[in-house]
Amino acid sequence: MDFIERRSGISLWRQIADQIRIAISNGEFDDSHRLPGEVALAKRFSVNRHTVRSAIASLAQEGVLRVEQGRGTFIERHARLQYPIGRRTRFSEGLAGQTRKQAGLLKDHAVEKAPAKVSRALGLKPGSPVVRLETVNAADGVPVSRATAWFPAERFADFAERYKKLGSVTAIFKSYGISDYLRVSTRISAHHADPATLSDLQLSPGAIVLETEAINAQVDGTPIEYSTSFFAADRIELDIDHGDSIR
Amino acid sequence: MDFIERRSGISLWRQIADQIRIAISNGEFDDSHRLPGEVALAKRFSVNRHTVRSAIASLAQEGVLRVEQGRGTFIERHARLQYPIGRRTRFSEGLAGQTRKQAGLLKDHAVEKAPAKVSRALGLKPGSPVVRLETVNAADGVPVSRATAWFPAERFADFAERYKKLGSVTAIFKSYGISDYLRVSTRISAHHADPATLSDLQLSPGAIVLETEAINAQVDGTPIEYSTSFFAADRIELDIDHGDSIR
DNA sequence: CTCACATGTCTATTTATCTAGACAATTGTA
DNA sequence: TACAATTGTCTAGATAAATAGACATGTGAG
Repeated sequence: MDFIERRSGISLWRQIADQIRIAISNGEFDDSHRLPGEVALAKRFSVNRHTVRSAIASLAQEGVLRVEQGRGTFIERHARLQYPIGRRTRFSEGLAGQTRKQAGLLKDHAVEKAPAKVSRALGLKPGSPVVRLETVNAADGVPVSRATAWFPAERFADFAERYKKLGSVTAIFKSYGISDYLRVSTRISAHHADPATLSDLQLSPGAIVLETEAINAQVDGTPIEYSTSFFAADRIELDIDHGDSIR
Repeated sequence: MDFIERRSGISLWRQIADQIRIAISNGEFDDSHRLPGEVALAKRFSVNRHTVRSAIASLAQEGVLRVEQGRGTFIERHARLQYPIGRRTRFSEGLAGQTRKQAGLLKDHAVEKAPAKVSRALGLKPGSPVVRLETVNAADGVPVSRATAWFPAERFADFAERYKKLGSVTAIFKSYGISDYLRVSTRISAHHADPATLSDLQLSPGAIVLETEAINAQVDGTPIEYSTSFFAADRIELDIDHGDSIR
């Protein structure tokens, strides 16, 4: 018997939906790919059958479950995509082999004075000009992440124009004569998505995002990119590569 | 003006609390350490003043805000702790310098047959005996993470007994003659906490956890530990170290 | 075909959340 | 002291979520 809490600000159907999602990703119903009946679930969570139906309806809407009258409720989508993060993280290669199609959409760009965080990360004087790029990335038509990236404007003035042509950060760096670069640091946190991210990633309120804050640098250590990304936590997980060299 | 969504399964006061929390961690009110008045916030979120009051009450309960009648509402706790993850990740050293006191509590332990996931990660035959350790870790009295760790029972039969005496995984490995070990891989995901984690970490329903799945190995590559940890996402963030060697 | 069991739909009622407004209590300042 | 701005506490009503029960509809097995 699982327990849910009342008056917590999260509706019962939502708590139940969350727990069913967790149970699925724990492989709880794997043998049959079939959920217990509505009556059984209602008993398990100690709620009315209609409340369970609301939870199931929302998971079906998300594409996690598929409901068939007379037959039952079945698990439709199971695993998250894996997004690798290591010293040579490149978005374009990240999801290779896991999806058929991926697309990066440039939502906005501008040249502006660097916010404090950005100038610090890039080792610039406060207020130096930087190029800001806002992108949304999708895999098989489903948006999985939203990113804001900053580059020193002095060196990369027409970054946005080249992005429209080349469509990949790695390719652009190459066009600037930078054949290799490394991930210096990554900071990861998780929280509820803000309204802008909700809409970009087509999520519903209360959805969870993984936020990464990353710095990329040339092999000589000069920082060339600072970025923050938001990943839809129910669609993707991060896979950290600690390298295989023994130093 | 921020927007919140109705009929989403998340009560309005809860959505507002989440957004205030995000705004705080974005440094939005940093100059003054003071939140806008209840009337201003109600206008900003397009809700009734009482709804904002509910949100503030819950954040005050959590210790994020402090309310003073006649004066205003102030930011009490600001930053998350940072938990570093790298090739030499050790829990006991992780929060050094950020907290006054930390404690690891052994909740449960047993010797049992390895689940499929575990035997695969440790490179054992399916069903081999393993030692399982359940711990809850707190910083300054606030629980921040819950971990389940598995070790090959053949080599580390009395791991749990030694834990009670030594209190640190690193020290135990040393007592077995293993002076150094490395993090091989880390997988990170985020989701709502399950009921057991809610209670261990003293969280309320709908709380978010960062889950890490990690493998540690000796320097020769032999896996010696597989563990899954749950971090309270509003209390901690993960800081990935990609190493400083150029390989 | 018949039955058991599954999901779908409807009505009614109770409980929780949100809104609305009035006024009290506290604080800092002119 | 008087005042403006803040949070605290009531009451009442509207809206949304959850419960309860009855019955319809679809599926598969015997």
